[in-house]
Amino acid sequence: MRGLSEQEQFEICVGALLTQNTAWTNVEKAMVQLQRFQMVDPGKIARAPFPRLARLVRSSGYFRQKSKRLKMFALYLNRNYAGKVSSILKKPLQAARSELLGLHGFGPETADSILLYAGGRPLFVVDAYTKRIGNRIGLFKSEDYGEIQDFFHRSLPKHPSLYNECHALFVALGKEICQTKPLCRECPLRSLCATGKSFKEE
DNA sequence: ACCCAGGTGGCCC
DNA sequence: GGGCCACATGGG
Repeated sequence: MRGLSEQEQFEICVGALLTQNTAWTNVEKAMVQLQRFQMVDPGKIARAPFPRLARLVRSSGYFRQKSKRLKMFALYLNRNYAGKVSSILKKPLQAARSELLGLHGFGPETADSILLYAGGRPLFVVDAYTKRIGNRIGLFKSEDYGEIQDFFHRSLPKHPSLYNECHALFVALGKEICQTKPLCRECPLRSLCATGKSFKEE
């Protein structure tokens, strides 16, 4: 997981911000727009007017919030690290995490996603799928991000590639098995199907 | 015409 | 410190 370029690491940050509570297909359209105009760059994002940024990321939803968060992040990187996010990623883990959490628009999942995927740091990413599936299959009984993350941190070797894979599996399970197919009474995994409000305990 | 998506910040009490 | 709510587009 090393050898990611500065640009690739920043691109992961942009993707992490844009994908907040949003389908990845919508984020991809926005990423293509940004790339088309070579805007996946802290300097260019920092200089771009809001309306232009907002228009480029529009398809990812919450575009006013997200364009603002992108710009603030880019300004922060330029001001403090000459636009290099790697300067943050290479800091001691808790220092890097705290710093990201202090930025507007960076919650625990966004910060951990960036540290894991761009920085190769051993932080387990807890998302909605992880919470939902983990609770339903009895891995844990909690909605708290920190508690759930601790569960994985003490249950698994602290290997970034394993965390990466495990997270991907939760997403795949949540996304591919559930939602798109109608609930089937005979399916032993039916309690994993359907999401959020539409799920009814039997 | 719903319901939902790999969250977060700002309120309120 | 928990419980709501706005934020917004695109796909099923």
